[in-house]
Parts: sequence; C-alpha cells; structure tokens
Amino acid sequence: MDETMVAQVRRFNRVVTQQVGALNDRFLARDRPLGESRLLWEIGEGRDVRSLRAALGLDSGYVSRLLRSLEAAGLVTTQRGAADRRVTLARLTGDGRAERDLLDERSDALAAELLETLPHRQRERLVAAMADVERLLTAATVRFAVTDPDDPVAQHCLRAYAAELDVRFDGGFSLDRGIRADAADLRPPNGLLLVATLHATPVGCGGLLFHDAGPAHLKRMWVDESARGLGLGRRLLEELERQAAEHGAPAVRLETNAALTEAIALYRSAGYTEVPAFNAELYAHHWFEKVLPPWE
Amino acid sequence: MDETMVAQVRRFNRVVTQQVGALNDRFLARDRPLGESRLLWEIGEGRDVRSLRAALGLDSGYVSRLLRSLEAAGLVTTQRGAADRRVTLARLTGDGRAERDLLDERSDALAAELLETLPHRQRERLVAAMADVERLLTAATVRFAVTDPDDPVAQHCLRAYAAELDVRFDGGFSLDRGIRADAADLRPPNGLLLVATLHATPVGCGGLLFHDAGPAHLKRMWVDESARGLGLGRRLLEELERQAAEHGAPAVRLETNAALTEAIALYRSAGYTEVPAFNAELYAHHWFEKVLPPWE
DNA sequence: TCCATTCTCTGACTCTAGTCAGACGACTTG
DNA sequence: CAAGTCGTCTGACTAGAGTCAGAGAATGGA
Repeated sequence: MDETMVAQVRRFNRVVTQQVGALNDRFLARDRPLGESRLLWEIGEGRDVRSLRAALGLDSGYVSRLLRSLEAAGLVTTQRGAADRRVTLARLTGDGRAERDLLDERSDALAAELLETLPHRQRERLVAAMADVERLLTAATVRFAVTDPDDPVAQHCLRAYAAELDVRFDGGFSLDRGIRADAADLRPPNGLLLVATLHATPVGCGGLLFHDAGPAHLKRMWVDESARGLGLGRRLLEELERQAAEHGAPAVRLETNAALTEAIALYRSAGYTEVPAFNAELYAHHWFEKVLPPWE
Repeated sequence: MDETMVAQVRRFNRVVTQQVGALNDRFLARDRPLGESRLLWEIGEGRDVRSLRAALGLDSGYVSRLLRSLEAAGLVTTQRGAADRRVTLARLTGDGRAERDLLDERSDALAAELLETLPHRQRERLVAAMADVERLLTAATVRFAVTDPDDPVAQHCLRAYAAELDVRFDGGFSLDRGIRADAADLRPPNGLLLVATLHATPVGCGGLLFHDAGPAHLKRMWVDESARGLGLGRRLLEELERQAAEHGAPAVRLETNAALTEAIALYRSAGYTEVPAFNAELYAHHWFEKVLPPWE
C-alpha cells in the first residue's frame, strides 16, 4: 500500500474526527446523554426495539433503560407488538418528534455554520469532495459473501432483481418464465450466489451456474438503486469471475436484455465480447462471453 | 445556505463518524483508556505537562492522574524542570516509545485496510477527495481576530513575516529599514493587526494603517507556509478591506516586492490596480490601490 | 403438551472521563 | 522578605456508557 496514501487517510481521519466528530456528538446531545439522542433519532416513525438494538449495536438491558428514560421524559411511548407480544414497539410522542426535529435543525445549523466560514468557490469544492468521500467510504464498507439463496438477505436481492427487470423490460419479467435458476441451482456444487451487503442491508448480488468443465453461466446480476455509481457492479463481476476461475471454469457466459444498457456497457468494458446466442433465453437480446485466465 | 449542500455535509458527517470515528477511537485505544493513549501520543519526544494540558484541553488533576497511571505502567517518566522546578517534564520510556510506535502501526494498518477494499481507480479518487476535505475543513476552522501587536501570537506572525521576506527578497529584509510600522501604528486608533489562527497557532496576519480620511495602508501580509493554498490570503485581504471600509477609508493602498509573485497575483485578482509609487519604500517594486465601495 | 428459544426487563456492577476544591511547594515581584 | 501567582497533586465527587447474569413472559416446534 502506498505510504503517502496511508498518510493522507490518517491526516484526514485526524482532522475530520476533531472537527466533525467532536462537534457532532457533543453538540447534538444537548442536555441529554448521547445514547438517548441516538435512540431518539433511530426510532424515527416507530420501530421495534429488537431492530433498534441491532442498528445501534447495543446491549438489550442498556436499550431498555434508555427507553425507560425517554419514556419518563415523555418523548417516547412503547407498546407490545400485536402479532408477537414479546416484541416492544417504540414510537415517538409529539414531544419526541419535536425534539427530534430540533436535533435535525441543530444538525443543519452546524453544517451551515461550517460552510459559511468558507468563501463560495471553496465551499463548493468542499461539498463536492465530501460527496466523493462519502460515496467511496460507503463503497469501501460493502462486503461480499457467498450466501445461500434461501437466506432472507438473498431472497431480498432476488425479489428486487425480478422487480426491477419487470419494470425495465418491455413486456415485463417473471422469474418463472425464461431459463430458470432456482435456489438449488445457485447453491454449491451446482452454482453459487454472491451477495453484497452494506452494514447488514443487501445492496447487490450475482449468481453463477457451473457446468462441469464448461463455461460458468452468470445470472441474477443486480445492484440496488441506492448503491449505483460506486463501482459495485464491477466488483461483483470481478469477484464472480474469480469464483468461476476457482471452480475451474474456462470462461464466463451470460445473456442480457437490450434494456439493461449500463450492464451491457459494464460487460464490454470488463472484457466481455458479444457471441452468437448460446441458448434460447426468452428475455435475452445479447449474449456475451469472457475467457478467464487459468486459475493457479 | 443551499439546502442540498447542508444535506451533503450531514450525510458526510454521518458516514464519516460511523466509519472513521468509531474505528479510530476505540480501535486505537487498545486495552488502554483513550485518554491515556492520546496523552502518550502527545508527549512525543518529551514535553512539559503544562503544554500537554493546553494541547488536549484537560483538567490539571485529570492529566496528573493519567500520567501517574502511565508511569505505573512503565511507559512514561516524569521529572521536575531544571529552570523552573514547578513544571513537570514528561518523557516516554523505551516501552512508551514502543507503545506509541505500535499505535502508529495500527493507525497505518487501519488506513491501509480501508483503502484495500477499493479497486485502484476509486482508491485514488478517495484519497484525492480526502485531501480536499482535509484542507478545506482546516481552512474552515481558521479564525480571524484583531489582535494587539504585542500579543505573543501577533509577535510570532510579525517575526515569521520578517524572516520570510529576509529569505525571499534579493538582498534580505529588516523590519528596521524601509517604512516602519511599529506596534503603536498597528493598534487602534492608528491602525490594526488582523491575525488568523488555526486552533491556537497563528497561520497568517495582515496589518492596516489608517490615515484619517485617506486610503488605508496595507502592511505585513503573511500566510504561514503550512497554510497556503487554503484561500487564506484572500480571506485576510477581504477582511482587511472590510475593516478599512468600516473605518471610513475610501481605498486600500499597498506596496510590494517583485519577489512576492503570488501576493501580486492575489492583489490583481482581488481588483487592485497598479498605481505610480505613492511612497519611497525601499523594498517595493510595485504599488497597488483598490477603491472600496462605501461602507453603510 | 412441553421444552427450548426469543425478547425484554431488572439489579448489580464496572470503567472512562471528567469536575471541583483545596493543599503545597516553587517562583516572582513590589 | 512577604504576598501573590503558578504548576501540580490529592481527595471526593458525578455522569455517561456499558456489561453481565438472571427472571419471566410469549412463542414455536417436536
């Protein structure tokens, strides 16, 4: 790793934690402990306590106590879930909502204050650079994992994939038509499904079907709308190629629909070349193939 | 303030504090409290406790206790000052130095890890954007204040100003030659000295001499080498013009040396036009003037 | 139906990170 | 040389942020 890059990251961390971190946390907490403020924020329009705990990574006893304190302050009400009466639902009261909005305003004011000290041109540069950092830092925390197709996270991806194609394809799309790729096909040893997650929420996926010593068949490539432009598609593709090579596949093949222009551009720029139709996929207009370097 | 800019800053804060903040602080602290680690870091190659306290903004009792704990762990030794036996000097032991280097390494490793998750192109973009954010955030925390010329901070600026000109001018420079601008001249009502500080360290200055209803005379413009490229010169100049206008000056005048090319470029781009020599300043090659809009 | 699991809550702790007041010796200055 | 100031230390507190070990209800599955 380049030393000057590392040094830059460290300088960045230092400056940013001093400026942003210190202000953000302590300022926003007002007269309330930070934990309570964070909780207030995360509750949003009502949420079950279980997911709050997961989102903030806190001990159940601790959250319970924080909630009680917010309840005592009249900012939050809790009630037991209708379906499952073990779970507690937390909801903001009117006061709670007002308090959250106030935090919001203070947050805005803080950001505005920071910007106001700078002259216009530099203000714009700062905001642009922040946008870059934010997007790339987000991209850097995306994790890839081979996931069972029946896993809820994988299910979410596959549903989102189908939903998107249904919107974009002329005449819609259904997983039941065309060439099938069911759970069993996307599970070793027949194939695999790679899922990209940001924190714990799925933001993309891609599947491979293995055919003995023949080319691997790429399927179900999807990137969530919120995560586009982060180079995720390319990273998914590269990781899938790595997996295919590791399984001894000499090449990767795929078919795609003319409506998916950005995907087609990605395949081309990643070294895929258009080949004659190698199957009779109903939804496909283009067929691509890329020969893989042999795996050692 | 533009709403989308504010929103971007807030998103940035959120993402960055999650990613960087959380890691940085808690990870680096190892098994030692964060306060001790920070202190260990700040001691560096030995430092008096008084300045440590100031640098970290901590209570004297608290620092005392932290030091004692570090001492008990064999990482630090303290001794009384030779000149003034009230002050304590803290110095790292061999173990202390090793520990600090370890923190250093972990810091590097953390930064490298972050970068490694990204493909090359994005890695470079991230580092470039971080550099921008860091510089601009630094610039945003610079504060300007009219300061008495005898204040140590102001003294530092004036000495640094003279030292730099002495290096850059053909034939050197001395405050005693040429047209004088002594402390009394740079103090209301005769004039003023504006000092720019980053946290508490001086990074730039600029002086004004008032001449009744005549043009104000700009003197002693200096920006520390470490703070160049942040648009500080321009902000100093603008603030000085504001001050001059507020004092009823119809214009600002200045003379400058041909060696100060970037300053000359700044004056030109800020609307100053070259005028015939209006004084006999020994060191000057160019004379500039800018008419100010009337102050309401 | 019963047993294991899930979800939440309570009580009893711990550790960090401070704050505040006062004591005390070391300097400084009139 | 006396009085005040400075730098440090100690003791006595406080609040925040969490951890850990159950207890007890609700639910799900065999």
